[in-house]
Amino acid sequence: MDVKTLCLGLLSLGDACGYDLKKTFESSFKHFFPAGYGSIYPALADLADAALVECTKVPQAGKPDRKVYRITDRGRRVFLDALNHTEPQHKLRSEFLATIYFADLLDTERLGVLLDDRLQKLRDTVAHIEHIEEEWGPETPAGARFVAGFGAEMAKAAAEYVETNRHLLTNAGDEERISEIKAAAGG
Amino acid sequence: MDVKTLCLGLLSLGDACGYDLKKTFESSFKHFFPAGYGSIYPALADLADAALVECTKVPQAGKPDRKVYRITDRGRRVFLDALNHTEPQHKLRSEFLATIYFADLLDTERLGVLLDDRLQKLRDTVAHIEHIEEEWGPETPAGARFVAGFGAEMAKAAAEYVETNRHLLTNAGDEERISEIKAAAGG
DNA sequence: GCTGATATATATCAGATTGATAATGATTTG
DNA sequence: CAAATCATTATCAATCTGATATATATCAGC
Repeated sequence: MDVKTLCLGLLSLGDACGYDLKKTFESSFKHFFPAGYGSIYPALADLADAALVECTKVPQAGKPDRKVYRITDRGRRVFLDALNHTEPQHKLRSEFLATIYFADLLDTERLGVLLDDRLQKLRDTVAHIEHIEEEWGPETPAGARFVAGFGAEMAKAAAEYVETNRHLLTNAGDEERISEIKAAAGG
Repeated sequence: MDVKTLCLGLLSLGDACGYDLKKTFESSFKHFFPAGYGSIYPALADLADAALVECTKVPQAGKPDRKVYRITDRGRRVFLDALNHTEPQHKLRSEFLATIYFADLLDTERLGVLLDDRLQKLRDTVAHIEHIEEEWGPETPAGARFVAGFGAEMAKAAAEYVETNRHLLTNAGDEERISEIKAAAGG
């Protein structure tokens, strides 16, 4: 499933322009499927070319025209097909963990900043998800609730792990310092 | 931090050819920073062009020549600089969650298969990480242990979430069926 | 002894994505 | 009133993905 297919899926829930889709990505998909204008606008153009969506220009006073997209019957079929016949991937790409992998090359301060920043972002993620959950009515589909809950639980578990295991990273440096101190004392 | 920088980092731990690096990615980085030949080989070529690594061809009987890369002093400096001066990202891209978001468009069987497959992959991830951890000696750096532990804990938390919350997804269908039954009974 | 799978090792390429950048006028904020 | 933010479009270079190609070696099983 690529950005194009996801846009099609979102359009199956209601008409929207690229800017609207971007907002949906930011509010509901950010924590598990980020996408920027650079993928959304070309995706919409491709979908329109393939007649999976129709586009209507809606002029507005002062602002640029809205290009409102509506899914076609064909689009709906293609989306359902994709939903039912593709192996969904699930991948993390963490420069954070890659950096921590080389923790012994970092000084204590930098390491502390990296861990604290990550903890803050994890807390922000939880707050953000809980915020959007509060705005949902009782008709919100189960799938949306499930993925939001998933994101919140994962962020909590990650923060928990970082907090309870960060000492493993700094202790290495401490031991080194301790052995230096010992050597100095013994010499 | 891109694949190029990570390759440089791995080469700071010892000489290797592209094939070796790929194996390291598979064993230690797979769960948080996957990379394929399509990014590794070009990365090595770029690093060599920039004189951050040196390449030596080592002929072998029958097999293709090994192109063994060794990091240069300049490469080591560039890597340390990247490690200390870039904001590390951490992003998930989950087609799985995107699919589940549209759970009400899936039939019960397909939904069950998706969830079971994911649970299996999560268990595989835990097993894989525990397997590589067993092969580590006492000199294994703290960073490597930390990121492995992180991966295992996250996979466990994800599996736990899926198991305890999957009923939220199937119950929606049940309720629908129940109300259909009620309507039929009442009419 | 053959067949098919797997390992060693290289490399490329089309298509997808990222992240930055740009334009333009309205409205809100300090 | 200036500065920032909102609303809306769009493009582009750099990067990454996933598939594919090439050539040889070994090893299990028929």
